[in-house]
Amino acid sequence: MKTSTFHLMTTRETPADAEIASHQLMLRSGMIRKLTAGIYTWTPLGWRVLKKVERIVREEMDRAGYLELLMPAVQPAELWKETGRWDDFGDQLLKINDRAGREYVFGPTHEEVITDLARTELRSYKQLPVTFYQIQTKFRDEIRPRFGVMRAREFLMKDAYSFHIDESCLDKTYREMYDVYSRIFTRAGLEFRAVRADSGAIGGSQSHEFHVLADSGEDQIAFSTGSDFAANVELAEAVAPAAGRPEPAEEMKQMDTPDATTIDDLVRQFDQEIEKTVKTLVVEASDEIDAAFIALLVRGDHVLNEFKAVKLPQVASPLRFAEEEEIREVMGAGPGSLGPVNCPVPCIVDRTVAKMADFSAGANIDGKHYFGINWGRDAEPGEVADLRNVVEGDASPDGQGEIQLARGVEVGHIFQLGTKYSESMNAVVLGEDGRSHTMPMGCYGIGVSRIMAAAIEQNHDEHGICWPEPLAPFQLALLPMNAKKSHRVREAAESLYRDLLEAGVEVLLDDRNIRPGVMFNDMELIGIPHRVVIGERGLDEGELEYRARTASENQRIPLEGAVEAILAKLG
RNA sequence: CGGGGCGUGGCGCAGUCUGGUAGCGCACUGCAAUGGGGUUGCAGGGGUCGGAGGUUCGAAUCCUCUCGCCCCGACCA
Repeated sequence: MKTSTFHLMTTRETPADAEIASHQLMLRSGMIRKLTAGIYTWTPLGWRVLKKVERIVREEMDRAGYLELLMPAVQPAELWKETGRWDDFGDQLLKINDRAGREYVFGPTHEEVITDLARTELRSYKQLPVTFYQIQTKFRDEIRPRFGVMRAREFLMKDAYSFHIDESCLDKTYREMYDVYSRIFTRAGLEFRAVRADSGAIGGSQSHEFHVLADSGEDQIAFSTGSDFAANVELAEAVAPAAGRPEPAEEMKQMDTPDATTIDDLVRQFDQEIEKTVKTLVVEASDEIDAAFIALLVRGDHVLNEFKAVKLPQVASPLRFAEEEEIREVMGAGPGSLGPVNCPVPCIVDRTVAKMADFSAGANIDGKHYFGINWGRDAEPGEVADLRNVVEGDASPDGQGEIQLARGVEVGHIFQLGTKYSESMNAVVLGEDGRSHTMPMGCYGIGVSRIMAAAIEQNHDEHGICWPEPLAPFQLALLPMNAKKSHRVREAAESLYRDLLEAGVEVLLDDRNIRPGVMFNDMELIGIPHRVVIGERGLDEGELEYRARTASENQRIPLEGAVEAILAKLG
């Protein structure tokens, strides 16, 4: 390809509404153009990259024996009413009407369509297991599309669905898919973690999210330095400190703390270590216990995990924090002066709190705190539970290594659906036993367009994108210096260009009549991994200059046998 | 959905408070010089100011309505 005939449209200025690196660079390099909120055109340059991602996904899916098909983007409402998702899916579901007023949805996902196909096509256990997949445009009417194609409304997704005779058959495909996904992201050159996700309401189901590690990620994940443990922060278990509770060293004393209503105040005004403070949160209790409210205690620097709290049988669902008046009524003091000593409502303490000694907390008297509190002697811990978010440095729940936190971009999700859809849509096959079996299903998604954004988040510098080789729009940029004036350069470039094409290299020859600096900047912006410069100077020496996108130094390669030398660089 | 902000050539912005008939940078076109990291000079083309209505002799500017876009927000003892 030559730049003179390839529509290359880079801009120097960053569009005002692009917040994160990938969005800015995709716009500046001219890979996408926004049509309207959350909806983008893929330009020839961007489309080349997207196709690379697509190809990796497709090759690995095919290799695993999964079957590609293509389902309609527009689907009849009846199917969605059948599973109840016409109402349940929420406002993200784009509903449309045809000329006769019939209702349709633009598919945000395809469980209904594939299950409809399966119930008519699949009759016997002998046809199972089977996995279908497609790579297709989806539409989800996001509340707040942002970050370009990272959270777009229209996006390209690979979705796969598997059908099984029983759970163990599903489990086998699920595990296999886990490996396929790992291969896909590895091949794409991405640093990622497979994260155990919430199994949700569907009992016994398994679910993993695949996250590309990037600071701009919308999800925070916790992973171990010593094992492959990884989980969403909301779900990661916070284990108790290994060490036992220290013996009391201080007497408990009541202190006047009129101006301390937050942990921060307490730490600052009384020179307390934050690790020696406890905060008390009052939430509504469930019917399980004989009290209207219940107190949850976490260490001053820890954060209550609401997912964990609401799972406790004593806590009302949904979680509701007590209002200030309610707190005064039951506790006898306002928020900011609460603690476990003489606590009038039941307490549940976090595992870490249970192992604390000589700590401070509110006295349940306005303007007063107790310092030097010890469990057993001054207050009863009551029930101990995991109440908090994990923090860096916590022991990994599997006992191997420490917890580290990172932000991630969710690029894949695999899920054991069970019979949720097959049951409501009556997708059954005859088993070996001659009876009908409702097919357990799995579903597996990959955000194809999102991978592209995630890859840029992970691979860029101040000059632009540094594509992982397998995703780059071109492998090599061929840059002739001052070709307009120098026919030697022009001819050498043309001839090398033809030879490289012949050798199967995806090469972009910059034959625009522009300054070298512009060429360099453009090629770096769009992130071509390798570049070769041809100039009068080099030709005099019988040499070309080579440089990798991420390198800072040029290398010389002899003109003689240049194609072979370049091929060796491309790896 | 709630709060805030913004819509002026393709992009980034100024002009709006204090109405007088639209400007800058980048990009684009032509010519010339330059020719190894976004070079320079000269000459050009392109917008009626998101839309509708109103006030006024006169509206990008004031008023009303409307559409679109962007940002923030669901850990508080």
